[in-house]
Amino acid sequence: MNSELYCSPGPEYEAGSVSEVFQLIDQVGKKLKQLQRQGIRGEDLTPSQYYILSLLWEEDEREFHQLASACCCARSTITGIVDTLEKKGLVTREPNPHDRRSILVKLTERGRTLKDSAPNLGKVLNGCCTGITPEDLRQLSQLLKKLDSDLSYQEE
Amino acid sequence: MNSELYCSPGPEYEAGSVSEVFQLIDQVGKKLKQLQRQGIRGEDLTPSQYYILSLLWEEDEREFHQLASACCCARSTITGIVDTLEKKGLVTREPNPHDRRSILVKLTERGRTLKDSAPNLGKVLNGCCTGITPEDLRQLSQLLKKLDSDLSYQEE
DNA sequence: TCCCTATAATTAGGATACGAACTATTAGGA
DNA sequence: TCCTAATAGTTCGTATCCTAATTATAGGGA
Repeated sequence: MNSELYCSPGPEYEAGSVSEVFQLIDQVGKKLKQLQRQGIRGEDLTPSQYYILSLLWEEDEREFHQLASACCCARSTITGIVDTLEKKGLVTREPNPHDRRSILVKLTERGRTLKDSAPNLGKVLNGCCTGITPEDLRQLSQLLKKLDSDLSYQEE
Repeated sequence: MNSELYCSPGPEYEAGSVSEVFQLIDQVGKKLKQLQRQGIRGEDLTPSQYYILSLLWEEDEREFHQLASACCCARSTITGIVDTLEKKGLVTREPNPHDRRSILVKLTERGRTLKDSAPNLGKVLNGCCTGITPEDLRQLSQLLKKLDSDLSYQEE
């Protein structure tokens, strides 16, 4: 990898501790995001921008708080990303007829057709992980969901 | 949770795909970082700063590229974090006697003693995850390491 | 020795990412 | 109805985070 990112084992976390898992999650997350970056290199898109677009490709005209929730980030973060996408002419802001506080993010024609020319990041990522079995991935997914729901418990 | 961060299910990724796992990793990672933030609230420290400090508490006088590697981020990122820690009087930059290109990051007295007063983030995180079993965490850790080594394969 | 390459840290510039404060609008209760 | 609280999005300030380019030093080969 010709990038700046090299990872080495972190500190001596207790095996099976949440800290150890978090450390791994952080590390693996950064590596996967890096692969995404390489996968869309030359597209003038970042992983976050791509992710917002892919949400809109799936279902257009979403509210900001929907996007924020799907991205699991603050609404102010979405404001910035949508600003950029709007400057690039890929989305527009439309008033929400049902709620005057709300604004809908809508794909432009260019944003819509981009779906066909943009690389399929899902396939790119899958192609990068050949050493891990589908069964492992299913287990991983299951365990992560369990941890996630455990964490959602804290959110009140 | 009184924060801005709310998460909802993302797009329709194929079950057991790398994309689905990445989406979960991203989401869980953000939630865990959020818990860290809350755990050190009032300490005038961010998770990243805390992480660098904890590396130094474990072994003092590290080179930048060591820290970058342990954090799995670019060296330029470490420059910024160390800048902040230096402004706060917690670390200093020392020349490396063995390599004049290199600089050692060293704890100040205040940085060293902070270890005793700072909250133990490991315990905080563990205390937040009561619904998941140690066995689950061990499995999770194992699978993440597997995925990680799979990704390291790409890095040449 | 000289040169070429690799490495260490920094800088600059741009894109996330957060919390807090703010405006506008909506919803719910007295 | 009126008032208060909640919600939607924005703005501001700060901290991460990356890439690319830069400076300085180290190392290896002709």
